[in-house]
Amino acid sequence: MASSFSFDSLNQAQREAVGALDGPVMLLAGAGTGKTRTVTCRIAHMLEKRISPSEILAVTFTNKAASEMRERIGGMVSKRAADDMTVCTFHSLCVRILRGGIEKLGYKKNFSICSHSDQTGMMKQLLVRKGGADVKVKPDEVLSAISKAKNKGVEPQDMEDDFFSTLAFAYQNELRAQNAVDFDDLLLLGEKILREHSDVREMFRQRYTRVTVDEFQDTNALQMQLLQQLVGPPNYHVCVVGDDDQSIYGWRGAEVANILQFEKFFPDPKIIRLEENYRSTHAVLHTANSLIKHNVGRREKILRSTRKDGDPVRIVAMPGDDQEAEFIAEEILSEKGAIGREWEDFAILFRTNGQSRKLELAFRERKIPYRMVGAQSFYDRREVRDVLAYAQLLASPDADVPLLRVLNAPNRGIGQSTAVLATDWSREHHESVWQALCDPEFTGQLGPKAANAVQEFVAIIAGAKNRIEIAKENPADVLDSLIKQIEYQTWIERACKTDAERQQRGEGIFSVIDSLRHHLGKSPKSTLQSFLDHSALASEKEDDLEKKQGATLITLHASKGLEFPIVFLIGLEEGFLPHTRSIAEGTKDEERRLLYVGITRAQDQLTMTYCATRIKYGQETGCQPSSFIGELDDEHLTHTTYDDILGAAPSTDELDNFFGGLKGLLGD
DNA sequence: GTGCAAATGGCCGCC
DNA sequence: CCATTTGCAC
Repeated sequence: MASSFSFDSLNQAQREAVGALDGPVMLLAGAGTGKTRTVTCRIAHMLEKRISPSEILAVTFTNKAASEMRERIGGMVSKRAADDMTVCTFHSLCVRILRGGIEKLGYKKNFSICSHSDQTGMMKQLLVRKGGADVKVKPDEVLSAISKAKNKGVEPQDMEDDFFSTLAFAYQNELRAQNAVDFDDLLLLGEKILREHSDVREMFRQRYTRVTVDEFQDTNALQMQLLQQLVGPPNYHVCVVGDDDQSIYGWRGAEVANILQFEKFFPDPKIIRLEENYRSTHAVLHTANSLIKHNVGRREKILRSTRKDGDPVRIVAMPGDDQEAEFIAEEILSEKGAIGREWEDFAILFRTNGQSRKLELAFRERKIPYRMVGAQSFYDRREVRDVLAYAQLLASPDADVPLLRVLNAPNRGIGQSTAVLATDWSREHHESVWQALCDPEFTGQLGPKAANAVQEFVAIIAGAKNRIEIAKENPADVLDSLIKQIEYQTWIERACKTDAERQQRGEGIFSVIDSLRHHLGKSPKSTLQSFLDHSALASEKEDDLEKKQGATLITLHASKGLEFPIVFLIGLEEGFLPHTRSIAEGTKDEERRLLYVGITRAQDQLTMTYCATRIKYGQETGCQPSSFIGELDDEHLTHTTYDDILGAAPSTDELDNFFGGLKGLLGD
């Protein structure tokens, strides 16, 4: 097997990692230490040692990371070998496992996967049904509690809060009734099937003799259990790669303990640290190191820069968020002119999505092109969810959530009261809502107008379904003509305010149908069902993101794994970073790591800003600088203000008070 | 059952 | 400040 890596191009620690193919290995890879390169070389090395590509499993955190890793490997070994490997997320791995044998756990083979919006829709209904009209808990709050419980192996009846317990129980029943699973069930059931059925387990253990897990700091307890089922005696050829200092998904159940106590799960591992950083200047790294050392209970790593000092890291005080946005926009304009940078060299990082608005305005005013990464996910867009819901109905009309979603979209005279009647009927008769709509006994009790509308709806869906299942027409064509037949686009466009919005909706509709067609064309094994699986697990349409040009606006969370020559990190204020809620929840350490992730994104220049005031709910509110600022070592730091840099001199009382406060903060 | 205006309440992060 | 929900006329 020809591969194009050589040990000479790697440093000592990387060489060690690439060479250590056997037994449990934990690779502690600090930010910018050539992690991806090391992992791909290690896999290329496996092929060189005549390990078959089909035995290799690499698990990543996102689908995007999976396709990137496959691409990187493909560039190093043959494309063919890269295609023969399994590179996927834990969730899609579980889908594979479950599509193979979920009947063993009492589900029907054609189970559907609830997307986040499906879950929310279901929980909203349950809240009304179980708690009445004026419950104050939010669906997401309950869902997150249920998710945490599932991850810890807590059964619904054992949950602490009685109301949540009732809801969890009802939620699980609802899923079962619809033959559906949520994201957590994928892991839960995947692990269960491996644990309880030794034949399945052995099959997978023989299939995958070499397992690599990337972004290991983001794995949760359930994923660890799954990994333990997957990697068993006698070999334990598992390699986990991660950085506990970059663990920022605790709120989603990620267990830093998986890294901190790795030895507990896989005995006697080889632990290798990558600490040589090729990305950032010494100034940036020194600042990052000085921050992260304030966290306790970490696997200590000191990142060493291979680069010169570079420019000092700047901390700039701003009077308000308007000035913050303008300052950054102006800096980008002048920097780009002065040192010949591309727009893509700049990134602005923030804690919450809401902080990007002011920046967008300032950028648009100055005609600075920008791309927003991960803000509104493609699959969160209304028209996309609607069209996907129709696609779900074509696969299985018994799925209640998508059915109720599009029952009256576009309006066809089936309003809320009819929907409630249908739902009640379905529950009484232990049938799906679809079956209720098909039942003449049910439609008989409706008014003639509603009954008519329901029958028409049933006929349209059933007709389209037949075209796929009996006439064997291409599902993409059927979906396309279904959407045209019901004049969905006309309906959605009617509610649009601007032409741009109209166009975006149209593109969204087209895009779903087009990617379905593309998906079906990929291989004979691709079906409508596998398309829906993929859509439920994907969060972003895979292609278009990289193609967008311009400066990058991105949340700190989404920035992990990326790097930019010039980084602006905004809103370093108490309440934002650390976020108020994290202080209440006692997870300030994670906020510190979040800032650490942000700082280590910068290659050449880093500027951090904070504001004295900020507009909140349309009201101006005062802010305090983040307590993290005081933790940074001053050696490569400069503190300036908006006025210093712009050469202006106005100074209000408010500002004086503000800086007085800052001095006190830095003093201790 | 639909469409509008007024009222409400919400800003963490996302596979 | 904004998006979504609610209350009301038709």
